[in-house]
Amino acid sequence: MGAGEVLEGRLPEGNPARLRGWIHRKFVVGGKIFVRLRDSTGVLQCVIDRSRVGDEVYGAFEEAKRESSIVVEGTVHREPRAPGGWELRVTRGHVVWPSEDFPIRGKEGVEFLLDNRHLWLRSTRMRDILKIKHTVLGALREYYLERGWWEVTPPILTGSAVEGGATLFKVDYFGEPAYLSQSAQLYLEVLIYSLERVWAITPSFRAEKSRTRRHLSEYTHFEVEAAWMNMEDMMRVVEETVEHVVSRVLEDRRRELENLGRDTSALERVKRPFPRLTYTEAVERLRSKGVAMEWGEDFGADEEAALTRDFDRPFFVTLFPKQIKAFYMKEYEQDPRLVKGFDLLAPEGYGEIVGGSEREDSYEKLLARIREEGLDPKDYYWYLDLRRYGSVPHSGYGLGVERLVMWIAGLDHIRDATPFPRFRERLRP
RNA sequence: GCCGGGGUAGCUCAGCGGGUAGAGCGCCGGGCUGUUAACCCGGUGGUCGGAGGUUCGAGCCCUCCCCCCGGCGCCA
Repeated sequence: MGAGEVLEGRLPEGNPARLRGWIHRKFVVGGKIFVRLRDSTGVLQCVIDRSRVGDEVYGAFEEAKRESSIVVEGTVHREPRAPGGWELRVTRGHVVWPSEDFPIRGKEGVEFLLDNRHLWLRSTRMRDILKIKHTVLGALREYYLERGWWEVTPPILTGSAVEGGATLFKVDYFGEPAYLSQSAQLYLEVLIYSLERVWAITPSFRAEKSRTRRHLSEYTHFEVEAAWMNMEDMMRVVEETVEHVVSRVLEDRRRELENLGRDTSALERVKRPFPRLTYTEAVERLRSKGVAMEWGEDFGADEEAALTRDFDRPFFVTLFPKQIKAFYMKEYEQDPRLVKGFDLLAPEGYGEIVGGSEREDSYEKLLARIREEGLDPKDYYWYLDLRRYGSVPHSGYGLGVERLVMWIAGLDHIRDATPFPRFRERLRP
């Protein structure tokens, strides 16, 4: 039995109930104590009347401060004066453990709340976001599970850089340098030779000293890789995945979205097919809007924001210039200046949430690209081997779970999309 | 790393032509027969981010450093 169930009216008027939780708020007026009990399901008002519970119980609750853990028993009643229209009239109860003065009341600043993250996670706001993330993760798994893909477990500790670009966290591995993974992709490419279609959910790490509302040093990476799929095939997978996740959240977490003030009509519009434009078209579109940009440059924040304003649902940008993308992306057959990569950008200014590509499956071309990037082929011997022993056309993508949650929940900063955010100067709690 | 803003009571902030600090909330005490981030009365509370310097005198001016916030680059 939870507070939320009572508020949903699942118990008839007068029904007995026993609730366990924490004191969210408390008001003492006249001979009554109004305790707002919070548990994982909601916040319910409990009325403690001295004449019903006796002096001892009344005294205990009169003393109890916010966030004390409590057990109360009583009967549920419809009550227009109570928030949510229901309350518990307490007949018995006790304080399990008292709380000291709780430092958070609701007007604190960002730094204070981050220092007290372990306590702030009790807030209804963080609880709602945690539930949405749970549903997002569940929906991602659900989509692939139902279609016969395989979940795998790539390593987090790695012996060499994966993409070569982003900054890696270095750790000591029995006296040898090692790095925290920034992507499981290359390992997933190995595993498709065994399972053909795989996915993994792992933490990824980036040591960049980023200072934006869209970056974390540690984030949850959802990555997919499949043999026999080209770029278009993989884009369809992405499209279906995102549509499925959004509709699942709308179905199961509508109350949480509303609590957070999310405009759900923006999410209702997330239906296939998602618009597609090539990198070259995107550059032209930006120029026609007066944004100065050279063909061959990557999109900056301004460019990306300008693009997302044109769409009311997520959209793809495809076929990028080779020089701005990673070495493993497959060269475009019709124009060797381009690679078969794609990004999925979320609307409403949220920007990139997915990056994917068809992978280079030719041994010679991959080796040449590794050398062009100044990487050492020896570090990639096992990755290159995949192209020597029955190479296969294949594609994959990576999705930032926190970015997806941020957009779906309508958050203004990615730090709230994860319970214990890690970024520059923030390692505790 | 760069650009901009900021660090004053437990929290959110005000203070300024340099004259050694204020409010609200919290907390403590009292009051209130149903409260809704209650209300009323009284009380408590500060090495003004750190170190130097200018000055008769510095929260306020100068120098260096530390920390936080927003943005850029990078990306998921």
